[in-house]
Amino acid sequence: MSDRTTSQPLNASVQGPSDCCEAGHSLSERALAEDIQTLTALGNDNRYEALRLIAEAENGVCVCELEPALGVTQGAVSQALSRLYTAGLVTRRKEGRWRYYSATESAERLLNVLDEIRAFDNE
Amino acid sequence: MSDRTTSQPLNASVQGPSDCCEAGHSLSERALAEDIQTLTALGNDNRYEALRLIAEAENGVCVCELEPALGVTQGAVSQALSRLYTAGLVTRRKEGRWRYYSATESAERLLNVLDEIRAFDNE
DNA sequence: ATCTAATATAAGCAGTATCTAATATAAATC
DNA sequence: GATTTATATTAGATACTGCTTATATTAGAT
Repeated sequence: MSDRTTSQPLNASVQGPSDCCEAGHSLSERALAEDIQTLTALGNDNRYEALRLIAEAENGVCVCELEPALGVTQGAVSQALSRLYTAGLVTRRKEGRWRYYSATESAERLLNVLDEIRAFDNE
Repeated sequence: MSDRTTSQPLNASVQGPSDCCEAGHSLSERALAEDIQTLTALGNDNRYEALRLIAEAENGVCVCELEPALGVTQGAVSQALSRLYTAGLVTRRKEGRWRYYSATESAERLLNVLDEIRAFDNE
C-alpha cells in the first residue's frame, strides 16, 4: 500500500470519532532510528543477559567468561558483544589477548529503568 | 526498591585471565523474560512509533488514527497495539465502536529514559 | 433485521535475525 | 620462525517476525 518515505514528524488527520484529534509525535526519523537500534540490540536473550552480566561486573568482562555463562559458542558471544558495542551499550578495551567489555552510562540507565518498571508492574 | 526474588542467578566460573572473576547477574529467569518481552515489544518501527504517538496524545488514540500515521494496514496496527498491550505498555478503553489506547506509566518512563540517553549520547 | 463502521483475529508468506561451524586475525609464548 | 590462545568475521541453515489479505466480531445506524 502506501510506501511513502516518512521524512518529517508524522501527522494523522483523519476523521475518527467526533472529538478526534491529530496524532503526531515529535521525534525525528533519526531519533526513531537510534532508539530502535538501542531497543533491538537489547531485545534478544543472549545480548540482554550478556549486558546484565557485564553491568554487574566491576571491571569489565571478557568474551571467554560470557561463553559458558550464556551457553552459546564463542562466535555467538562475539557477535552479541559487537552488536551491543555498535548500539553504544558497551565499551571495550584491549589488554593483551583479552578484550574487556563494560557497560556504558546509557546502558546502566536503561537497566535501572527496567528494574524499576518491573518492580512497579509486579507490585 | 524491589524485593527481587532471584530464583537462579546464572554463574560463570571459568578461568580467563589471571585476575579473572566469575561473571554472574542477579536477575531471575522470570525477570529476564519480562524484560525481554518489554524490549522486543518496543523494538519494532511500527510499534515504537505507535507508542510514541499514543504517549504524546492527551486522551488516548484510536486505531483509525494510527493507520494513516504509520502507513500500514488496519490489521497491522491492531496487531501492533495488541502486542504493546500484552507487554503492559498501553491500556485500552472502549467507547462506542472505538478503542482508545493510552500509554502506561511504565511506557512513559521508558520513553523518557530513551530521550535522555539519546540526548546524552549525542552531546 | 440489515447495513455499515471500527477493531480483532487468522493464515500465509517474504524478509530478517540469530545461531553454528569454519576460517581469519592478533598477541603472547616457545 | 611456529604454536597456542583469545577474539573477530564470514557463510550458510534454520527459525522467527511482521507484514498483507481475508474473515470474524462488535456496536451503532437505518
